[in-house]
Amino acid sequence: MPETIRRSDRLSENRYGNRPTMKDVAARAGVGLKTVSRVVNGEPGVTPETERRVQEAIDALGFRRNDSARVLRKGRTASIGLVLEDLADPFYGPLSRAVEEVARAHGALLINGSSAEDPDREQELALALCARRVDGLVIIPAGDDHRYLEPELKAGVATVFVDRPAGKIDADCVLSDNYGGARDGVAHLIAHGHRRIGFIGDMPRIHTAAERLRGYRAAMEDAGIPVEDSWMSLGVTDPERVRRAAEEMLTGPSPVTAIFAGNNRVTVTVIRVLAEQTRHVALVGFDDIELADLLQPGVTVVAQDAAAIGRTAAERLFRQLDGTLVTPERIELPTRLITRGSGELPPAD
Amino acid sequence: MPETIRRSDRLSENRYGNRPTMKDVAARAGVGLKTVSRVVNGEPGVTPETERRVQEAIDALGFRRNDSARVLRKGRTASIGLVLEDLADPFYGPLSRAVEEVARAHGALLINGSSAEDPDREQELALALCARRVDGLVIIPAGDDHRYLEPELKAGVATVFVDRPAGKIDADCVLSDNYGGARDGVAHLIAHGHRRIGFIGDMPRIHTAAERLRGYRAAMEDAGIPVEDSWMSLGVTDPERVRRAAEEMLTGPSPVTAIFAGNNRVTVTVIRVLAEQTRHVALVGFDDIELADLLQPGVTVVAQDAAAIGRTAAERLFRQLDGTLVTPERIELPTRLITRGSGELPPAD
DNA sequence: TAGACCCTGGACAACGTTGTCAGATCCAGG
DNA sequence: CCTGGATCTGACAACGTTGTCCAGGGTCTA
Repeated sequence: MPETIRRSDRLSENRYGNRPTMKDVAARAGVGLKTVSRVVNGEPGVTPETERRVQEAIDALGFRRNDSARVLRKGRTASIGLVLEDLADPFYGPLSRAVEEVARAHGALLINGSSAEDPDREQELALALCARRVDGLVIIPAGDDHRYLEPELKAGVATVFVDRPAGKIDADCVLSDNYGGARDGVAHLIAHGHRRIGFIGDMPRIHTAAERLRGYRAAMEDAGIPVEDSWMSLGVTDPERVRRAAEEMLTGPSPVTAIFAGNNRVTVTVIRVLAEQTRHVALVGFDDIELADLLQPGVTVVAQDAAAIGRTAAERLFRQLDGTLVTPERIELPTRLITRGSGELPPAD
Repeated sequence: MPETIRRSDRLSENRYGNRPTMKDVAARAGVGLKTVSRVVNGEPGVTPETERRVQEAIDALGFRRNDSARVLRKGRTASIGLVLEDLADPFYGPLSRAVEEVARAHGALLINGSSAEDPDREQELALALCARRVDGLVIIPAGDDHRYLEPELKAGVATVFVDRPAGKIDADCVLSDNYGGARDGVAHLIAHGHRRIGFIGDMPRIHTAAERLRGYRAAMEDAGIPVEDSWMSLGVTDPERVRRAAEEMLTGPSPVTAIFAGNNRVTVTVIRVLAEQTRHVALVGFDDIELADLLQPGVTVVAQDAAAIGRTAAERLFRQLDGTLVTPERIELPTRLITRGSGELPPAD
C-alpha cells in the first residue's frame, strides 16, 4: 500500500507559489550550495564542466535568485523610491522617467508612489519605502514637516527633495527658480505694455506658489505698479473656482488686461475662459503645456525642465550614496520663457 | 592606555548604514525578541506596560522593521511590478496611477520600469522584478515572445498583459477595442462624406497598430471603398516621417480629404501639418490628446480610457492572487468617439 | 491547598542568500 | 613516491524577521 502513503507528486508537494532555491539547484546538479551561488553571480573558481551542470539545473528548474534574501545578506537593495504628487500629472511623468533612467544607469530599480498632495500619505509612503530599505529617496513634498525622516537620514538613506524644500530638516533639494521665472514672466507682460496684471495661483503655504507670487510682486514693484487685491487670487486650483476668479478679474472695477497663471492646471482653465472673451487678454503661464504652440494664439509660458530636475535630483542621490556628497545643498534650476503669442498681445483697454 | 584600545564611539562602531534591529530594541526594552515582533505587528498577548516599554525603545532608537527580512520569512512582498513603454508618455501616466491606486487598496507598493519599446529591456525589467519577488506583474509588452516568463507563471507570479496581448504564452490580457474603435472612427469620416481617407500608423507587427489598420480596412470595405496603397503609411511614428507621409497623401495623384491617425503622437504631428494647409482636411485620431477641444477646429478622437484599463488590469491581478481567477482571459474595453469638429469637416475636393 | 487552565514572554529554527574558511583534488618538481 | 602549492569545492554562520513551541507565573475552581 505504498500508494496510500504517497501524498502527492513532487510539484504539489511545494506550497502554492514555492520556487526552486539554490539548494534545489545544488541537489539536482550534484554540487554544493555555494558553487551554485558562484555560478549565479559569475564568481571565478568554477570548472567549466561544473558550471555547465549547474547552468543546466538552473534552466531545468527555472530557478531565479531571490533578491530579498540577497538584500538581507548584502545590505543594499539597489532600489530607490520616488514619492510624488500624482503620476498622472504631465509634469511628473518626464520627471519620474528621468529619475528612472539615472537609477537604471546605477543598476537600481525605481519604486514610486503618489501622495495625492496629502501629507499623511506622503509620510506613509516614504516610511513604507524605508521599510523596504530603499537605498535612497526622492521626495516631492506634500507636507511641510519632515522630521519623521530623521532616523532614516541618520541610518544612511540618501534623500533629495524636489520641487519644494524639505520642512524642518536639513536636506538636499532641487528646485526650479520659481521666483525668478515668475518675475521674468510678469516682467515680459509689463514690457508689452500691461499694467493691470492678474495672478491666479495655489495657496501660498505651498512653497512653489509662494515663490511665484513673490516673483509676481517683485516684477510689479520693479515697474512701480501698485498691486490691487482684486488682481490676485490665491489658493485656487480647481477649474470651477479658477474660472470664477478669472472672470471676476476681467470684469471687476479695475479689469486686468493680462493674466499670469501660477501653474499648468490654472493655465489650461484660463485659456478656456479667455477663448470665450471677445476682447484679447494676454496670458503667460507657469509650466509648459502640450500643444501650447498649436493654440490660437500660442501660449507663452515660463517652462520648467521636468526631466532636468529629475535627473539632477537622482544624480545627487547617487552621489550621496557614493559618499561624494555630504553637505546638503539647495539647487535652483533656471526656467525658460517661451514666447508663442499669448504673452505678446498688447493691452486692450 | 585604554584610549588606544577604544576603537570608536557607539555610532561609528556600526558599519555605514547600519540600523537598529528588533534585537537592539529588545535589549533596550529588556524583553525578548519575539515580544518586540508582537508589538511591531500589533499581535495580541502583550501587557500594556510591556508594550509601552517596547514602544519607547522603538522611538528612542528610530527602529523601522526591515521588510526584506519579513518578505523572506513570509513569502509575499506586497508589491507589484509594472513594465510599460515610457512613463513620460501621457497615456501611461494615468494608467500607472490607476494601477497604483488598486495596489494601494490591497496594501501593495508599485515598482515600475520603462522598457523604451525594447524587447530585451522589457525582459530584463520583468525578470528583475521577479527576482525581487513581486507578487504580480502588469506588463505592456514591447516584445512578442514571452516564454521567458513561463517559470515565473508556474511559480505563481500573477501576470496581466495590457494594451497588447502576450506572445506565445497563455496569459490574462486587457486591451482596448482597437479594431472596433478604428472602424468607428473611419466610419465616422465616411458618414461625413469622405471617401479618400488616409491612414498613418505604426508598424503592423505591433498588435495595436495591426488592429487599428484592420479596423480602417473594415470600415472602408463596409462602405465599398477600395483602398489605394498611397493612402496608407505604416511603421511611421517619428515626426519627420509622419510629416512627409501626410504631405504625400495630401498632394498625391489621388489626394485624401481626411486622415485617420493611428496614435496620439501621429495625431499631434498631423495637426501641425494640417494647420499649414490652406484647404480643410478632416482628422480623426486614435487616443485622446490634451487640450484637443481648444484647438481650431477641436480634434475628434477615438479615446481609450487609460485609467480604466489600468484599473481593470490591476484588479484582475489581485483576483489572480486571491485565487478567484484561474483561466486566462482576454478583455477588450470599449473606446469612445469624441466629436469636436475636425472629424466632422466635409470633404474639400 | 492542589490542580487545571490561561496569559504573557522568550528560545529556537527557518526563510534563501553570501562571506569565510577549511578541506579536497590535482599537478609539477624534487 | 612524496611534498608544496594552486585550484576548486563545500560546510557553516550570518543577515533580520516570523512561526512554533514551551516555560513560568498567576488565577480560578474543586
